Amino acid sequence: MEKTSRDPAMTDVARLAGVSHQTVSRVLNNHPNVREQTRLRVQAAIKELDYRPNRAARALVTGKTQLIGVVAQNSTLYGPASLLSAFEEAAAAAGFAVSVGRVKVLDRESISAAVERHRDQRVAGIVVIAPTSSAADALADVPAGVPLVTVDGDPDRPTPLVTVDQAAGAYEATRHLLEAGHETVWHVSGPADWFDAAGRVHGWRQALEAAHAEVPPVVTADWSAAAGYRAGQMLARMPEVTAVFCSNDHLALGLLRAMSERGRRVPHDLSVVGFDDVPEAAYFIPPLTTVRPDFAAVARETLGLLLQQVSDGGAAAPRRTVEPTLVKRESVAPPPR
Amino acid sequence: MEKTSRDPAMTDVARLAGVSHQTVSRVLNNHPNVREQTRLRVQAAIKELDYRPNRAARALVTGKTQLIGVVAQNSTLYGPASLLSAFEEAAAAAGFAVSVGRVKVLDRESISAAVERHRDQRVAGIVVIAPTSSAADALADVPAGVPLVTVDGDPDRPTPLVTVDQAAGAYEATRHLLEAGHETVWHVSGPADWFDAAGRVHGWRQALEAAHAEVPPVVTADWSAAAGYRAGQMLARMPEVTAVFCSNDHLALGLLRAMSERGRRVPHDLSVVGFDDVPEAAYFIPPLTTVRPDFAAVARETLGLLLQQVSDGGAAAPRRTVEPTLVKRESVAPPPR
DNA sequence: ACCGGTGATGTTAGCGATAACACCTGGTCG
DNA sequence: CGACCAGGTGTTATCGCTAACATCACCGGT
Repeated sequence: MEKTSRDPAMTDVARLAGVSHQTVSRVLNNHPNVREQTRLRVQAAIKELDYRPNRAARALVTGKTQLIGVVAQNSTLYGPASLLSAFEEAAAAAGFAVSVGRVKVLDRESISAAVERHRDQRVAGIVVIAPTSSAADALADVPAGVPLVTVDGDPDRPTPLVTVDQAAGAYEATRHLLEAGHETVWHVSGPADWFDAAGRVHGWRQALEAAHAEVPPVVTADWSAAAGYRAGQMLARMPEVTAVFCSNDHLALGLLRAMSERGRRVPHDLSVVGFDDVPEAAYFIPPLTTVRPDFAAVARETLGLLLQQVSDGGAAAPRRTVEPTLVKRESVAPPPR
Repeated sequence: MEKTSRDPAMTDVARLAGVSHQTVSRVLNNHPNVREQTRLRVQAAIKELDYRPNRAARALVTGKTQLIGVVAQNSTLYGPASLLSAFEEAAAAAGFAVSVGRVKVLDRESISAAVERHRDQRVAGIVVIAPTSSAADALADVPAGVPLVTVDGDPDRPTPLVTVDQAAGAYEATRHLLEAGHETVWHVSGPADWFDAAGRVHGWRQALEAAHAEVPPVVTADWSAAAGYRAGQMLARMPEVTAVFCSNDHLALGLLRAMSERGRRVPHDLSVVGFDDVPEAAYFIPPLTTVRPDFAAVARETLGLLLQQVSDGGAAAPRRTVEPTLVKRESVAPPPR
């Protein structure tokens, strides 16, 4: 009866190759002082046994793991999901595994708990997607010395941070509408406590002010299509509203439906621009002009900043900003005369 | 100068509490034979030092980690993203961390590589979201003895599997359209090599046959709104098409736009049902009737099956099916007379 | 009063890797 | 020609934990 023998260990490889386990270790870690012939023998033995180093043992002695912890909200919002996906890919390419700690609500307590879970696992570094101030507050609980990068966090906080340039995207979206001939542009914003939303409001306002256009009141919503629908029901009633910049594509979707119900044709009667460029935005009715953030770039920058901290041992608090691009489709036209 | 002293270890706690490190270990693992007073002393010391056990050391000696590896496609499709999110939450509740190995394409090679990366990390178990046959094929490369659960995989394969009952959902959707008075129901399917798509085709066909309705040819697409749009452009040309069941909500979105462009009003001229119930489906034009899978339930079942294997050491190949529900909105009406 | 059982604890031996050092061999140099 | 250096290799200690066994005090039964 074949007993399930344990996985081969370094000594097994050493025995087969006729060397000491330390030499096997040297081969594995690409130390220079190994004779070529020995290296080949060891590698052959590794292959023959299908040996794989025990990460736990390595982590124990080195005190480091090859794990990166990510704290993200438990949401299926397109933006966060894309970001996470891109980050996992980038990390895998760099030889790191990613452990995700989802959090139901972005309050300080939940986030701190998630960070602690990651610290328990001795992750090499932590990425926190902290798009609200409550989330950003939680970062104060993270002891110094833990490599940490914040994504979409508070621009005014001195932690290493990577963000999409929300204001620039919003500015461009708004200017695009103004250039189409609209006197001003209304804005349906995401939740006020999200930095993303705040940045977009800021860019929108700047564009209006730069053009000496009137700044209408901000319509504050959340990120959902439902909220966009409600905002749309209101805005549809106001004939002077001819252009709306929505803080994300789902808001825009809800708004489009409200307009459709009330008989206001987009873009003939009213122009709309969104933010995110969700994959189906090109199939809204009409196809949505929107701002596309480069999530892959954000992921790359984040990983870079984190690994830099891991090796340098911390140091300064650099900041990286990724520029989004405007994708023009069919939801923008000159205002009705 | 304060040297950054290393993290406290079990012996530090032991010293502070005046016991041996083994007693600390017993307290940590809830062994019964510890005097209450001792337990309290140890717990106080743990708290005072902010001691946290070293998982690597524990994993080294027990040979087990508290990590679950998930292999999923690098996609931001709503279904997979929701599932993943729900699974992470469930795993965290059970004290497991989740390491996600994203894969760009669902071919055998990529999946096997992702599985190997997880095995390198000595994960306690692996979940593979394997919605295509190429993905399911890769499971053959996973050695027996590795706890493994497949999600959305091949129903005909003898591996532990959790799936949504695609056929039942599709059946219900189709019957709903028939009951509204349509003579038959057309179907825009997802990619043919996806089990989800195949199951939905199956349920759709069953419902038609049970009602002795004509079975029109399947319109095969992928999961994108773009494909739904193309399918819609074709179907809109055929006056006899009065009801369409789309294999997911994004296909339905694209189809709705094509209908809108061609002047076919939904639901007055043509009824549509989708699948997935993405959060914004209620804000399509018109609000979409669709089938909602319970991803949280799938996640729970998956975790349960996996943990059972981890403790039982494998054994049989059970199978769990989760029933979806039909969500009725405004995209279905009786056919035009 | 003696003995075995039981509960509470301590001691020792690994788990599988890396780090530090010791040990050989040769070749080079004074 | 012996000392020294450096490259290649082996030996030993160690990381922080758990498992297994050893120990000790104390209990009740006969």
